[in-house]
Formats: sequence, structure tokens, C-alpha cells
Amino acid sequence: MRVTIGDVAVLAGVSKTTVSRVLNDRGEVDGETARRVQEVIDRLGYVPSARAVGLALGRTSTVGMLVPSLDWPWMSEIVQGVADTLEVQKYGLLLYTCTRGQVSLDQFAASVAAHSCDGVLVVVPENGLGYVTDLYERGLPVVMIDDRGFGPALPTVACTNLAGGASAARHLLELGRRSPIVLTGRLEYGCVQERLAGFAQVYRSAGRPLADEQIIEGDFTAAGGRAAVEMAGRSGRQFDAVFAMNDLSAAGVLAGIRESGRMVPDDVAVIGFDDVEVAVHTDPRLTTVHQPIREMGATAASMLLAALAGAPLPVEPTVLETTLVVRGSTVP
Amino acid sequence: MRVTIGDVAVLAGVSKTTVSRVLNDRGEVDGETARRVQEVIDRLGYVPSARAVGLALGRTSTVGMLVPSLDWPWMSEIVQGVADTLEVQKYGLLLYTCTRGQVSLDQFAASVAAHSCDGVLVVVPENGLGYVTDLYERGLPVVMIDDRGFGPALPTVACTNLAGGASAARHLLELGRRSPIVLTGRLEYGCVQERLAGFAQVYRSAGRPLADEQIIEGDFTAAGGRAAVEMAGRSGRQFDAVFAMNDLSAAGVLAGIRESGRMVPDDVAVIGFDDVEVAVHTDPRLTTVHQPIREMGATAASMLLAALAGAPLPVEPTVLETTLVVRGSTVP
DNA sequence: CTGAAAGCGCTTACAG
DNA sequence: CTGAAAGCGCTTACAG
Repeated sequence: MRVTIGDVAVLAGVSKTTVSRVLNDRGEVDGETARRVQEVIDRLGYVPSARAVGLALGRTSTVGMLVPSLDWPWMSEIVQGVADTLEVQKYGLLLYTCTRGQVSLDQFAASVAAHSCDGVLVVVPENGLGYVTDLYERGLPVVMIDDRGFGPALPTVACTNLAGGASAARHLLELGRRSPIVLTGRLEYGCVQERLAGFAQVYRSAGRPLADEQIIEGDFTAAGGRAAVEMAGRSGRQFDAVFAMNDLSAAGVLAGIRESGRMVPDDVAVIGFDDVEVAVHTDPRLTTVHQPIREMGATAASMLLAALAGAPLPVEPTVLETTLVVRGSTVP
Repeated sequence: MRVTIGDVAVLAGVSKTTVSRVLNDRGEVDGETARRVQEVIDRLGYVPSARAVGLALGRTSTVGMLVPSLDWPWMSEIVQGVADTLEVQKYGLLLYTCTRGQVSLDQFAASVAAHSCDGVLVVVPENGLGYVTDLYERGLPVVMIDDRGFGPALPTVACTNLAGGASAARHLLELGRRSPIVLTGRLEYGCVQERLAGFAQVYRSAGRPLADEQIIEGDFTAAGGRAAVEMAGRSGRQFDAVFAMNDLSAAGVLAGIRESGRMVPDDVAVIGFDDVEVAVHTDPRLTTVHQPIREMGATAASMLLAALAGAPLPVEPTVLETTLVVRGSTVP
């Protein structure tokens, strides 16, 4: 049988109130009494039931998190950043994934409605924005990670996507690459729009505005990257560089170029985005725009925890810096 | 203010008992009454508090999970498999990571002691075995994933590591590779010992028993893989194949061989283990022993859920099949 | 400094 | 078919 506060009270010869006091060291307890109680607690290995404490206090000391899927290394790293921060603050992490689309979302919603957590961290899944915004407007503390361009209605942690795109462009221009192809992710995403805007602007300023045919909408997968290169090849368009908006698709681009018999970086320079581990396993290794992914997760968690502690959530997005990391796919 | 079962009861003009009955559709409620209550529930958007239900019922409908770190793609995939299964069964996933070693473990232990979950799924971290075994022996439902060779004291889900190692050896022998090097993970791990045993046995049977110098203890990292190749090169040992016990270190091996100026697979054939995504992004793509990683997670979750439903946990490990996947790193 | 009692929001015998 | 009451395991005014 589970040992309860009542058992401790009886063995220590005090009331449950007193036990509770030493548990939460409220002071105001006689030193000797406290010692006796503590001794019983230790002897019994008593630990208060989280459920009961939660019910009495009206909180769970747990944070809910929703991510589309852990299959993307970017996501895992975000989650790891969150987990590290929550652990330090002694909060639990209730993780929900969205591999079954709406069904998954409903599951998450049910959990939130049942007050299984005090606040929520979200990497918004397809069609999930309305629901999440709704939660926030009803007063639940919410922090969104990497706004997907769905607007600033929620407290958000993001990175400098625009500057990142621009840095990729500048690097290519410095290398004398005049005819790049840009392989995006889905154009609805805010991060994609920003990266594209930053990249395009630099080329425009350099007197080489991007033509529509230089922009290919991708899907962030390696297969998509390979397919894009093939397509570009068949179209007969000349290109001396590819800016792929994540590392996975950049890896696909590398493979596609290799298959076409051209050389990286001599014939074609390739830049990715994210700087996840795959970037150092390709051949050549990938020049890429580094995102401080783990810090983004950690920052979001800190913001949420601060909100749970009473601080107001910032209205302005918190934006972390991206940095260009140069490797063999652009410079031999 | 949060709406409670009491609010529903009042508005519907019935007792909380009755509301509870329709909530858990216990039948035995008058049709008309039930309809009226349900109508109020819907109108108020009432959802029972998970905490309160948990307290009353003595369970949390939550599963705790401990993994060393999400930085390893293998781990993320396990977690995804777990998450998918729990979601279907409407269980929550309380995820704990172990990036701070003992401190993290203590945190997890505290959570378990506070009965924050009904059972536990574990990929045992460094020095975590004793604690986990203890939990199991005290009666907490525990399922271990990928026993690290620490013994069969716990219900476990694993894969055919021995057969996997053997299949790698057979493949290399068929290719005529007589002098392989084996790059292991840490030798304490059960999976490493098994893969090694399977591999060594096949070479022994073929009349080419492995010498000690053909076995290099690695650490499952890419850097370790590259370093091992360098070391082997300096030692002057001739080798025509490398069996690396995970894909990450195999990727490092590939890089190391390339740097040494030799060709894969012509000069050296390389085989990995796991079949995580990096295996298709290397050049050449990696021949590897595929583990059904996600299924391992899903299976472990199912076992635990069955245990929570009253079924006894199997004493014998549940072992899933590995399969050799042949790609360019062994066959051009 | 200490304790009896009410309350957190549910469920479940028990009685009718 | 329905409800009053006790109980799950805590915390916290309130009173002493």
C-alpha cells in the first residue's frame, strides 16, 4: 500500500497539517518536531502524491508540448532544449506528437481541456493554428516555436530567417555565383517566406533579381531536393548554386547534382539551412545557415515557465540569431 | 473559473453522481435524464479534470519514459514509436531525458516516486540500471528497450543483434572480404557484445577467426569512426572491410577512408547498423543492418499498456528482426 | 508552534 | 433510476 501523509503523521505523532508544514518547509514548526517528522519521512521514503498536491494547489507542474513529428532532427533538438530547461525547473514534459493529423490534435486538445498541464509549448502542425490561438485567447499560457508565418497573435520564439537567407545570398555572391536556384519548403510557412525574402533582396540589390523559374517550391525532404535538381536540369536552366531551405533537402540536392555528373562546389555551390547533424555527414560537408535550435527550445520553455510564475508573456517575438557556417559544399 | 462536475449537476438539476454516471456512461441512467445532462455538458464544454479523476481512481493514464538523450536519431525514433502507440490508447507520455546524468536520473526518480505515471518505459542510461531494476522489483510496471546487456531481470524489447552481426559478416564474406575491421560501441553494452559475437562467429566458421587487433572499441560517434580508420591506417594493418556498429560511426568511417585516399566500396566495404536516415545521405549510401526501431518503441508501449490493463509482463525478451539492407557502401 | 476542518474535483459503494 | 456521503491525498485558512 502506498504510504500517505496520514501514515507519516501517525508515526510521528503529529497532525497532517504539521507534516505538510515540514514537507513544504513553512518554518513555524518547532525544530525538534520537524526533525522527528523528517525522520519518519525519510524512514518511510515518503513522497507526496503529485496528483493530490496538484489537485489541492490547482496546478500540475507539467508542461504540454505539441510537435508535428520527431522524425525531423530539427524537432528532436527543439524538444531536447525544452526537456533540459524543464528538468532544471522541476517541471514535467507531457509530449504530444501529431503523426495522425487531426486525430492527434484532438487528443492533445482533450489533454489540455482536462487540465493535464499548466501551459503549452507548440510547434504548430498543419491546421493547428486556429486551435492553438484559441487556447491562448482563453488564457492558457502558450509559447509557439518557429512561427510558421501564421501571424504574430501568439508569444513566439523564432530565429532571424530573413538575415539567414540574406547571409546565404551574400556568401554565394562573394563566390561569384550569379545564377542560383532557390529550393524552398512549403511557401505557406513564414520561415520559408522570410528566408526567401532575405535571399532575394540581396540578389536584387546586386543587380541580379531572381526570376520566377529560379525559385522551386520544395517540401523539406531529401527526395524533394533530388527531384528539384533533376527538374532544373531538364528545364535546361543554367545554375551555379543552390540555396536549399533546410539541410535535408540540401542533402538531396547534393545527391541529385552528383547523379547529373556535375561537381560540388566547382560546378554548383550548395547551401542548406538548419545545421543539423546530417550537414556534416554529406560529401562534401554542407555549408549551411545555422539555427540555434536547442536554444530556441530552451528559450521557449523559459518564457513559458516565467509566465507560469506570473510574468506576462512578451508580445513581440523573441528572435535568436542565425549564423552562416561555411563548409565544403561552397568552398573547396 | 473552471467549470466542474458540480456546475453541470446544478444546471442539469441532478446530483454529481448522476453526472458522473453519464460521463462514464454507466448505463443505468434514464434516457431523458442522460440527454439533459449531456446537453449541459456540451453547452458548457465541460471536461473532467484529469487530476481529480486520477486521484479518485488511483491512476494517471500517463506513462513515464526515460531516455539518455534525443540527440541520437535512434532515440527519437523509439520515442516516436512510443508516442504513436500511447496516443491511440489515450495515454499521456511524460518524457524524461538524461543529459545531466545523475541529476536527471534523480529528477525522473522523484517524478516516479510521486506517482506521476502508472508505468515506465526505459532506455537505460549510464548507471541507471540499478535504479530501474529496483522500481520493477517494487512492483512498478517497467519495460526496458534495447537491454544494454545488463541482464534479463527486466521485461525487455530488443532486436536480433546477434543475427544482425552475423548477416553483416556473411555479406562481407560473399563479397570476398577476408580482412574486416570491427568498430564497436562501448563494450559494456549488451547489443554491442551480441553484434560482435554474431559477426565473429561467422568469420570463425569461415576459417578466418578475428584477431584482437581487428576489433576496435568505439563510441558510436562519427568522430570516433573517423578516428578509428586513422588509427587502423597508422597501425599498418591491412583491411578490406569495416563493420561499424551504428550508422553514425559508419558515416565517420566513410569520411576517414575517403580522407585516406582509398575508395568505398572498391578498396574497403563498409557496413553500419541501425538504418537511420543518415544512412541514405552518405556517399556512397550505407549498407546497414536495419533495426525496426519504431516498432520496438511501439511494441514496448503496447506491452506496458497491456500490463497496466492487468496482463502479466512477459519474462522472456521480445525480440524483433533485423534485416540487412544493401546499398552502395558494399556493392557499387 | 499546532491541529480540526474544509476544500480541491472527481468516483463509488450503499441505500432507497 | 437517483442521490447523500465517504474517500482519494494533499493544502490552507482559521482558531487556539
